Amino acid sequence: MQYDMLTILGPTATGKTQLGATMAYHLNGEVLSADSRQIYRGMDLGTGKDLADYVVNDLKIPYHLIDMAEAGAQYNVFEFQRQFIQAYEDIQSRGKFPVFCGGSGLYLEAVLKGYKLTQVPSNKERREELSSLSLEELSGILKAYKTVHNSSDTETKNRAIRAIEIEEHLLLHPDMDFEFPKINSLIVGVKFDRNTRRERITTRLKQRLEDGMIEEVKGLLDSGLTPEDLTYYGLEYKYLTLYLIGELSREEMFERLNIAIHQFAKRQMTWFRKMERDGFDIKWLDGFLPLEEKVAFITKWLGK
RNA sequence: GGUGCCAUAGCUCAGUUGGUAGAGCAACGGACUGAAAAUCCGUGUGUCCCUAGUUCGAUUCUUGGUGGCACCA
Repeated sequence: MQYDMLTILGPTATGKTQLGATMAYHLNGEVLSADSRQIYRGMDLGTGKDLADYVVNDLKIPYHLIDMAEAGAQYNVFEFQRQFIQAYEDIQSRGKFPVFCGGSGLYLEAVLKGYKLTQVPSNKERREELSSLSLEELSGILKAYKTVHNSSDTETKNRAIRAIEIEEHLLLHPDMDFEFPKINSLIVGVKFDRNTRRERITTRLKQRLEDGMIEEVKGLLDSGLTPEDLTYYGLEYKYLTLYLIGELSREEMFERLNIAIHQFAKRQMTWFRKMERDGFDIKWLDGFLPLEEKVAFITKWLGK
């Protein structure tokens, strides 16, 4: 079987980046990141950017879809998918092999399932009309359209309004649909047993706090980002902000952030299990395997 | 050493006028196509510290332990 791409996924703190970069090294490839937070510039330690991992045997492995937007800017799965295609086609045109690597389930699936997404500009007038309605009324409108259904669109007014905006735009422009290219990817997952996964997360969190993660978040606040902007990013940015503005003690911050990352890793695994139920064949690698053995397995599966 | 209070889920605790128990957090499972590290939904996992009594029946009342806390010496 001939593959167009290698995908490496897994929950946080499993060494995906290092494995992805190493595979790119062996395959004459380049890495496409599938991480919804590494998109933002200046958010490095807190998102685990680990840029040093992209140097393999003194060779700099090119990476894409990292540092694509300012912290605080709006970004979403549509932007991601569009920028993915650009980078993917660029890599192919240069005869390099794409390695798609990350842990954001939605972004992985947008590419692997080929979500049909079209550009929908915001409609200021319509937004103003809709904003006077209650969430219940908005949900009612959404239900009537329901061509694309996302239950989390009915959780807050802003989401519901954006969802209606998209539905109404698609009704007016049904011809704008485009086909996302079908990519035949080998999908490899990296995971550890539950206890190890949790231990690794806790150890890494301690390390990052020592490495200056608090200062990074403080710098973002000082540069003008609001606490609301930052808490919205979740995890490190949320809990460190709460600590820096005095709402949590250092101990509370550590404990609650640690728990939140553990819960996040669990949700990632839930997403990957669902992908498998949906028919994706994920070939799992035990995280404890030495890097060379992981490389050997993947090389064999790729038929190289 | 004396007196008082406490001992119930992984943690913090509520409760049962005696009929073997329930909240929050954690944990676990799930949803999720335009904020996705977000957002949301579901599940109780238990020698009610031990012992001996009273009782048809004790986690609950009584005796004696054990451990913890406080105060007095």
